[in-house]
Amino acid sequence: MSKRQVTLDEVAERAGVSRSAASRVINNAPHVSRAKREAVRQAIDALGYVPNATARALATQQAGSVVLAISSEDPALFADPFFAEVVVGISSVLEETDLELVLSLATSQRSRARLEQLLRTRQADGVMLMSLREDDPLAALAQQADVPVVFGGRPLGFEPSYYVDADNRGGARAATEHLVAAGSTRIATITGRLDEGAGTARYRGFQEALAVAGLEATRVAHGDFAEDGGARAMAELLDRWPDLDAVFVASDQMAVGALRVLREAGRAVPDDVRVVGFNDIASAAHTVPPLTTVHQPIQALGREMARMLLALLAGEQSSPLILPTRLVVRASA
Amino acid sequence: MSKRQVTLDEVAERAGVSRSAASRVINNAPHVSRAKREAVRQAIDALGYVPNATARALATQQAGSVVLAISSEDPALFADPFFAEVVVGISSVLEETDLELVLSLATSQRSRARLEQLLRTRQADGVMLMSLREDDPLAALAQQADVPVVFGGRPLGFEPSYYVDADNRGGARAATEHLVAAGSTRIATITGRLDEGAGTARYRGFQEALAVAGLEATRVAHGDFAEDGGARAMAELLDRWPDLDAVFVASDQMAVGALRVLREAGRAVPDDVRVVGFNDIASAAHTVPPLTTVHQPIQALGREMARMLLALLAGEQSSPLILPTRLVVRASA
DNA sequence: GGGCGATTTGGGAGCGCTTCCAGTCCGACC
DNA sequence: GGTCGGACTGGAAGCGCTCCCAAATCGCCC
Repeated sequence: MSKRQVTLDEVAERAGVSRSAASRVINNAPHVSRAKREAVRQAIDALGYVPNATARALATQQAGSVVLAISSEDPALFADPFFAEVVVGISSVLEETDLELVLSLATSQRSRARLEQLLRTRQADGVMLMSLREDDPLAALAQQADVPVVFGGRPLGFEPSYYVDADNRGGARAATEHLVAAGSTRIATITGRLDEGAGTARYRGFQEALAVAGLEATRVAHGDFAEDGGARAMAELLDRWPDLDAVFVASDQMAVGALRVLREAGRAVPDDVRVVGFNDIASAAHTVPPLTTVHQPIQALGREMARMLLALLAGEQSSPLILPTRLVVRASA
Repeated sequence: MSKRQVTLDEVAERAGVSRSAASRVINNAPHVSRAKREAVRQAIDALGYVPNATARALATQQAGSVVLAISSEDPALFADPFFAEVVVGISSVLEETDLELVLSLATSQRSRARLEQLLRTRQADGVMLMSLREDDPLAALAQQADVPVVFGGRPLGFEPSYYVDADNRGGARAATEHLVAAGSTRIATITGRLDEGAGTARYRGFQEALAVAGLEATRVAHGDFAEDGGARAMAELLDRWPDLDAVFVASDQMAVGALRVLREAGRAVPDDVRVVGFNDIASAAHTVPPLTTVHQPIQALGREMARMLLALLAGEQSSPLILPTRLVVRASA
């Protein structure tokens, strides 16, 4: 390892020009004669020169990186395939730029502190913030941050200037309307975490649809988006409202759990109980029966977050974006 | 945004000391009197000073970051929950340090080029490299890289100095032995991608176990680790060797697909056909029937990669690490 | 051939921090 | 009271790059 790195000065010297000139050709700026430009080019690949990103960052006051922060006490949250998809989306647009993606799970006290500093001191050029819980102190910091911040999903409690979200409420409404249209009248729901925007939005959509249909929205159990929580909630539902004939579940993971409990309870799906999920995860097509669910464009969410941030970095204005969701009808309802 | 950032000079001035002294207290180095140390501390939080990471990086020649690179033409590969788990593991140990995690999906030509530069020019302090395909040119670069590189999973074709891997071969052998012990004699396998280390290792383990048992390892179909591929391969298997009585599937995702095809074909699991998967993904416990599978400690894999890299950065020696896998017996075999 | 505007050129001052080094200061010891 | 070693101290030289600016050069037209 570790022969010293080639510097711009060496390139300049070899090419017989000044460092300024060499710098200009690297950033292909104007005011360099054809001849010198060529000389520098040759020197560059003769020497195998690669500009030092750190030095450049210091000189230009631009970090050359953006951070994706998932705010959560529970690191395992990230294990949800949802985030992986988002990352893929983000990465696909960042790859077209010279920006690096730094990932912060913001789990420990220490890493949260680092994130806060970062928000205040422009150690990164921009920040994408996801899955903020209600009352997360990061929210306030983000608002008056020194760097552009775009939110993924609308946080609870306030409306950030820049965010991209999926139409959770609309999707939930469509799902519930589907249940109503199919003839169900005793419709229950398993909610997600209600201290998150997506959880409440889906719950709200459910309520709206029932209100419009003139039905009661009293059959409610609360889950946490995860499979086991869904199973627990379904058991609770069955226990308290044995007459239910349909259930809107706020995530496919929970729906999988719910399906299992229903099967064990001897309720046929969709004949006795219709089930609709949310997310359209890969395995939704292969549950028994295949799960009717609300599809949301997760990669697109990531892509649009990244694009929005890029626009902000370029000094352009930008406004919140709500991505459409879409009901995918399969056998479960 | 954008009141200028507080610099060390301002801190020093306010504390009435030299910049050198201020620097020393920040890095809590020796040779600064109790009094001055205190003065600087006060100035720091009066001013809200945060050191500029870029400047520090330039001065110390240390980037303060490590990169996790997933080498792949297909960005969607990362959507496999496997990587999310690895990231969680890595992140958990990095959080205890001052290192940032930068993520490179290394998909486009452009980002691969950036990664290559990085390997040559120490723009990051270390690199973790995963899922290298056979003949990936990155491999060679990584070997003579200017920064420490630890591999996640053993790449095909050569043995890197530093890697951590799961005992894929041993796990596959155990799984297959389990099938043999249960009395199956016409045992098939669905392999993963054979241009990856994990794929071949699992295939090898399968072959070994059958050889030891004196059985033929001829019933083979090739998959790609993904669910649909598993389904296709199972169909092929059933078509060519209708007499098979067990199948070792190199990933749970594929096993889910295989289970579906078996059900559709009217084969009872485990009565007609025993099935064992690999990975122990979350949903493995909830398939019908619940899937017997090989558990591998994915988060631990990430953790150990990060630890190994940290050790290397600290100048310590380190040697390859193989994490144990473990058969989890459920109903499918 | 002289003059003028437009380009090109390279010197140099930073960006904010670390770290070497020479000098200062202090208490202790003889 | 003088010496000496050791702990402080701050000046200054970088780390590698960008970019402003004054100076030099060029081409062109009359």
